[in-house]
Amino acid sequence: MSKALERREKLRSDLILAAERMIAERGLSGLKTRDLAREIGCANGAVYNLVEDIDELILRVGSRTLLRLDEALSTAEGAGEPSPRETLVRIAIAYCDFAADNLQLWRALFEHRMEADKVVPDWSVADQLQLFRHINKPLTALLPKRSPEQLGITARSLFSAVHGMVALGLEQKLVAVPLPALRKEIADLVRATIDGLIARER
Amino acid sequence: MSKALERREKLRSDLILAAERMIAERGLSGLKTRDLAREIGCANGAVYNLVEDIDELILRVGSRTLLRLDEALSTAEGAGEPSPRETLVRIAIAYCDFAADNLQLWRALFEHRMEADKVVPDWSVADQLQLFRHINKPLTALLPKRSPEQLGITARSLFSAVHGMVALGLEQKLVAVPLPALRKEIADLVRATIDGLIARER
DNA sequence: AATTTCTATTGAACAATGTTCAAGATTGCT
DNA sequence: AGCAATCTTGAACATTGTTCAATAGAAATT
Repeated sequence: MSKALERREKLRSDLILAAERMIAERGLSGLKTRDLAREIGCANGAVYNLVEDIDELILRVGSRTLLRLDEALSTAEGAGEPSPRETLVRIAIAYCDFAADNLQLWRALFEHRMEADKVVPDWSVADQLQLFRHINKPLTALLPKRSPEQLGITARSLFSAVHGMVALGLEQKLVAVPLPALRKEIADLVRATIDGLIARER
Repeated sequence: MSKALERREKLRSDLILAAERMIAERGLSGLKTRDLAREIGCANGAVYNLVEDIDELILRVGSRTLLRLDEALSTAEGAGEPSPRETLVRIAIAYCDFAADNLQLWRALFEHRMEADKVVPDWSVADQLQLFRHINKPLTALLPKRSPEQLGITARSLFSAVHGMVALGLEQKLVAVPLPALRKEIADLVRATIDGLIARER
């Protein structure tokens, strides 16, 4: 590989890391091209040699965040004895903890919205779909009568419900909920929901 | 009241309505001060005589949206015979329908985030808290043993869960879920969750 | 009615920011 | 070394929210 391309790749990698740090520290709206350029040591216009536009940069950072989230959920999945119900609870709690520990980066995943005419690239969509497999496995064990299609839908619903609790719970805008209380609420609601789903199955 | 103040109030009202229309048509990011000024027939700088800044304008529009949402939930609450469980389902579906029918305005409620140093004014917070009373009443009937504090927490959790399903369901980013399917998912999950909560109560 | 004083409105100017592009610097090849 | 291709630069542009000195208009006073 040529010297120029090596440098380019190095800069590109630096750029993504700098953007990640910047979002983590100052939020998605704190991401500025000039600051990025200064931080990685190049002209502000050079950012557009490394990346199509800011949207792509945000998606690249999001990809890294999703990867770390995936690891966190995998860890939660594996730990302890394998009651599928409690596994789901652990996954939900792990999601909550990850969001709390990576608040700004996690928010950036959902705050960012493409302009209407642009499409989210395939590699980014693929990243997102990966997550559901964590929920699918235990859910299949709990609801064996359901078809894969039904299970996919239920998995998405359950994820969305937990996501909503985490999103509004960490908002701190209305009433400040202490994190331990939020974790307990989530665990309770996941258990109740699963129990209800199973009871309905019979 | 003086002629000048009358005109001012009229303009102020026009401004809020124009902003509402603009957000509904082009999203929160499509709200531009110059376009607003042109639409209500005044200089761009005059917007700042009518409103502190754009944040306040967005919150004013949000206040109107919350009011209409409140009405929609009230309607859902009142209809039909009063099984508390089905009332909660109807409220959740009504929330979903309102969000779908007022997509951009509803999104604006949650997309908008204040800068760290500014505080949300009291009148805006009050608007938001009103909503929970719709959920509290039926939930109290279903879970009579719980304390008001516990009920408040559970109400918030249930609302958050439904909100998450609506938010991700209307995102259309991953998999496009048709609206009738989403409504069914929400109804199922609310019923399951309530059943689970009641079973746990015994 | 005329003049003065106070207030409201204006729109030009500013600062911040994403993005582009012609000119200059660097690299890779023979 | 010389030349062509490529990359990098940073000045310039377009868009925005916001401010403010100047102006127009309303209210008060004589």
